[in-house]
Amino acid sequence: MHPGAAKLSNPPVIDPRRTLTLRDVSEASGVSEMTVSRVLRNRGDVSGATRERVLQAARTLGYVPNKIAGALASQRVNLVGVVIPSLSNMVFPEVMTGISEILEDTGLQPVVGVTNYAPDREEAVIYEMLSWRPTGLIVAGLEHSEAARAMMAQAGVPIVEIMDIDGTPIDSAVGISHRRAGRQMAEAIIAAGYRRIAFLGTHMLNDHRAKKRLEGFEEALAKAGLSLADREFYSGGSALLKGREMTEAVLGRCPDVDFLYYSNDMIGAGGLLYCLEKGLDVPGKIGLAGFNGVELLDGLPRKLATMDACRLEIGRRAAEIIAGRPHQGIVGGEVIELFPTLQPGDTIRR
Amino acid sequence: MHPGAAKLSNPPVIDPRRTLTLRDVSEASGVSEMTVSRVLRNRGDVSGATRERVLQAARTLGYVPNKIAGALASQRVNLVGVVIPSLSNMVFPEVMTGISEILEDTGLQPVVGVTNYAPDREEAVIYEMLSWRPTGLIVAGLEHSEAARAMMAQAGVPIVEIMDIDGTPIDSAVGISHRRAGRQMAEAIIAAGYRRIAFLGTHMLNDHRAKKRLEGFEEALAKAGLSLADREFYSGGSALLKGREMTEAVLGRCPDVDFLYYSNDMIGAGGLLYCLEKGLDVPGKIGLAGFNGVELLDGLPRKLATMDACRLEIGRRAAEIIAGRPHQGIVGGEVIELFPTLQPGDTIRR
DNA sequence: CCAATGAATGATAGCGCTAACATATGGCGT
DNA sequence: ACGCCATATGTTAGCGCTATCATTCATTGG
Repeated sequence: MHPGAAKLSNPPVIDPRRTLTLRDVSEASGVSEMTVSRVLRNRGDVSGATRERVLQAARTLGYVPNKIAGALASQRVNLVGVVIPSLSNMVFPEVMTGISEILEDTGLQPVVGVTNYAPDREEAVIYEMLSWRPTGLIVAGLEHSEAARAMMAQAGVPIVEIMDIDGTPIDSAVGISHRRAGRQMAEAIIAAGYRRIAFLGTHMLNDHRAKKRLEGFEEALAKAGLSLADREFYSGGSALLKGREMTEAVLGRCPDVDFLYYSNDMIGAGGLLYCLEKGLDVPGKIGLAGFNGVELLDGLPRKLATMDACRLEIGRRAAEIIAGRPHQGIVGGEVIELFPTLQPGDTIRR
Repeated sequence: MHPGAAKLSNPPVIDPRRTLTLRDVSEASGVSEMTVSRVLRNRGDVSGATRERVLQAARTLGYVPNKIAGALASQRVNLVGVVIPSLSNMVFPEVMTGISEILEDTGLQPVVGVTNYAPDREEAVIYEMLSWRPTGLIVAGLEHSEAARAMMAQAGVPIVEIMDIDGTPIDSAVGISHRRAGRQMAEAIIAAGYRRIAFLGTHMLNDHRAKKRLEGFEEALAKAGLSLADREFYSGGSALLKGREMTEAVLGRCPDVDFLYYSNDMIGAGGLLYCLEKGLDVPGKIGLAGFNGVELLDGLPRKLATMDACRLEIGRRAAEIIAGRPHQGIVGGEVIELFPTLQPGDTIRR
């Protein structure tokens, strides 16, 4: 075939439904693709007249730039991956709020991936995220599969592990010490004079943070010569309802316990409602405490003792690290510890 | 410069931190890039031995494919955009669950964008989503800015508007009729003999679905010769607490109301707790109802009357439309109406 | 008047991958 | 031996943008 001979298999029919490209805008406005690109990105010098003409053309055509091509060409992707275990318990949505808040005026966009507390899901989600070459990655927790750790370490972008700092981060970390949080809560409970203390929480195969809190909690009990009077676990279902059921079970088994420590506020709230209904003397005869500091508690008949997990702040700080990194080059290794405050509420004697 | 002369400005230094490409794997395993590509995508015929060698090389290098380049070349993007107003009220996370469930075994990945009920945010998020050329887009609601509608109509991919069907969809829609839901609830309340009915809900500038429910509700009241005895609105803050406060306000203003209709379960739950604390006779002297059918209600002292919004099913159906579309070509225009069921619970007389 | 300047625009060459086609290789029947 | 086919692998040409450098053209000062 001689040069210039058209390939006939694919005639240049103008498909009206074909998605538009820069070239379409360029032709419609009579300038080069490059100029259109410049206008659409507000980059470089373009005369006011040309700019208007191009914008007008883009608008009438309904052109939406193809970021895939743009990202490939510029080697810049305005995405930040956020990998979290779940969206259904109020804690991560609040972290997301903190992240979005900071990213909003940086041109970066968070992209969420959910792992359901499954390590292999997490690995898959991280792989998927990294394959889009994001500007940075925010991942909940410090525990990951070997492969996941390797991928993140290799990725060449800032990685921020959030929520927890009891462990060794790959790059940066923002969080609280759950072990310490558990310890602190135990100390407060003991100081208030409670002695027969039960724990109620999730099955913690993969909820490392809940596990660490419990460890810290038991550690502090041990130091005071105490140990858990009872423990009860659940998984799935309505947390509020589970809290009730578990509380009933514990109180049935050990009528003499004088404190119930819940691994999260939701089941704690269920337990609180149960105790109040049964007419138990809270916090006189029996005390209760949860963890997280969720907003919901404000509407309860009595304020559950809890510990704020600094979720909003964690999100903010993590986002700041990612947004700030380009300026500072590859520094890495930042670890930010936040300190949750104990909110005694009305369910611990004072 | 004669052909073949090397450009000296960018010498081929091997940067160890440079992110890997197919070529690296190809060189490490001694086959062409194409073969590596085939192995990594499980596409085409590759001998077992080669496959192993390639996988081995990829694994040791820690290679993560670049989907940006892949997507540009193949014109296929395994992403489904999901645009929702908020993550913080339990309803959208459940929709997400339904979506993920279906997409899980299709190789498609949901990507979430949050609009905070702001139309201009929504427009921006939709633009951003479409610029990644996703396989499809799921958007909450039928009300969008003119520009947003135009973009979606132009996009050339399946668009599914969810939650609501009272209006004209751009392409497909999956949801319930909120107007009808409001009407039905009003009818049930009237049938139970309540007459002095108050409404408590969000400020609904941009919550079109809540507004439609209220419209349907008032419509049915009017048909029975009734009208709202009182109304109270809120925005922001802890919904449970707001529910309490609003209930107190309404009962203070109109002590003789005999029914409280809440625009969502969370404030309804707050109201219920308030009424129970005050020792009001529920549902004898005063009835209550919410909307959504959230799981939380199961743990309350009494079951709040509500209406399930079919959130899980909406997510599933929407995802199915997107996942199924490639097979059916461009058919479009599917509208799936789901029918919420009234759950009278313990807060409506029977 | 002309070189030097700067603003505005254009031409060219990829980014890292995959579709589509081209080519090698080996087994088989005849 | 030959051709034929299937299987396995390689080559080529983009995908739609942007970085980079080149070019054009009006201005300016000497």
